[in-house]
Amino acid sequence: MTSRAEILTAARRLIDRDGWEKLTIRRLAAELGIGATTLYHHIRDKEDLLVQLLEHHISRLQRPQLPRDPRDRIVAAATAMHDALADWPWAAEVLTTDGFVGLLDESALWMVEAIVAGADDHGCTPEQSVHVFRSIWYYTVGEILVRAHTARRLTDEKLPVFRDSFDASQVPHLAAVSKRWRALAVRDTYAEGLRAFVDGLLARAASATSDGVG
Amino acid sequence: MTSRAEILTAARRLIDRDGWEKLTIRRLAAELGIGATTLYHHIRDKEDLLVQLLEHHISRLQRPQLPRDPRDRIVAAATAMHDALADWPWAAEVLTTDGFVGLLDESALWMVEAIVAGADDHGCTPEQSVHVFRSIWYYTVGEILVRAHTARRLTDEKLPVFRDSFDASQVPHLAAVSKRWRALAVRDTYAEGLRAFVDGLLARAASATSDGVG
DNA sequence: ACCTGAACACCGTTCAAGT
DNA sequence: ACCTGAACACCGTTCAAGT
Repeated sequence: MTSRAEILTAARRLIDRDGWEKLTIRRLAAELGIGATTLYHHIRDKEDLLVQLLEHHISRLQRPQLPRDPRDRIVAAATAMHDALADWPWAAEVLTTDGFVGLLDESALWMVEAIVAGADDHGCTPEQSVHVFRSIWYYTVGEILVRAHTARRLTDEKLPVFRDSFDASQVPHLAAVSKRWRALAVRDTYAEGLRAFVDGLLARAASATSDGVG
Repeated sequence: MTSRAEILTAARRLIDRDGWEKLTIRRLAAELGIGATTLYHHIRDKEDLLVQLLEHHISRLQRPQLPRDPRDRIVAAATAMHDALADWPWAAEVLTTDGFVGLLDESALWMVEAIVAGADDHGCTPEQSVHVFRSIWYYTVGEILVRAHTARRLTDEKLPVFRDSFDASQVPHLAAVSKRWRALAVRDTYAEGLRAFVDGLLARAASATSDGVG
């Protein structure tokens, strides 16, 4: 008899040991010592497994104390969301869907709620608040996916990482930074970009509202 | 004898007819009327095929007239980048790597150049300009991937699209917008978010520079 | 109920052999 | 040179059959 808990634990073990790419139905079944086909009595399909795994991961996250200031609260919640997913880049792939919010249970929704609430409290209309959340979500998911894929590319022995010379007559500004690009691209600037984005989103929302637009 | 041009044309035909998921080495070979193994005399591997396909796609894009104002130029170039990839969401998956710039030839680099140049002209330091580009890139790639996956989820008959009721005691702000969320999430707000982001990035860069920080 | 092997319909890629 | 079938090492999923 195989339980839900056993399956999720084995899946985590498999990911931690062999990497996310190696989590397949067949390998997971082998890890559990059962036939691949037996697994289908406990999960609907592979996506169902991934959603359950993600839900389990997020549910054990401790909820941080959020700042009172709406802007800071948005930043803090977005950062928590980012950090939760940064360790689990495959989760970001699962979540690349606007409907992801509907897939998660309440234990994960507080992050979405905090961002929408922060925008509301700052004076955004409901439309604007949803827009604030979606924009931040796009930025966050993009950052995680790009960084995860880059890390894989750098650790793989596949060589063509980055051409670091450019035709100065065609792309002068790129040519000027080309030698430093690699070092700069490796820096973690998520938080910096996030703050800039939140500033811009809230400023635009405020001016749109005062203009009577929106 | 099979030429590079024939292969790329057949690949495009396959994607247009059957969808991006159906582009496999074996199907492409069949489309060309050759053995799967023969294809490996013309391409290094599947990734090589995808990069060539993407390069070909971007190279036939017409380069728009870019505004003189640095801020507007950044927005215009980012929008061009977005539009070029929005039609080809699979390309965004190929490009989810910080090193992607090094994979592309000069025919595609003008978009990157225009953004970096716009930031430079606005008074950003090289560090800040690279940061501006990377931030915009994360947002753009995130938006494209989320929307592409959402579209697939909506057209698929797989039902669990979005739970549109929330526990008002747990997530009151989400509960308040839940009925309108779906309609709002479907709206194309890329340009709106982009403008807010560029505003925020340039404002932060300016204040960091005047503070002597950065 | 719970589990199974065999099978279906695929993948990307390699290799030794053919013309 | 250019192309090939067969094979390797996999996938997710279904189905009829077993205990």
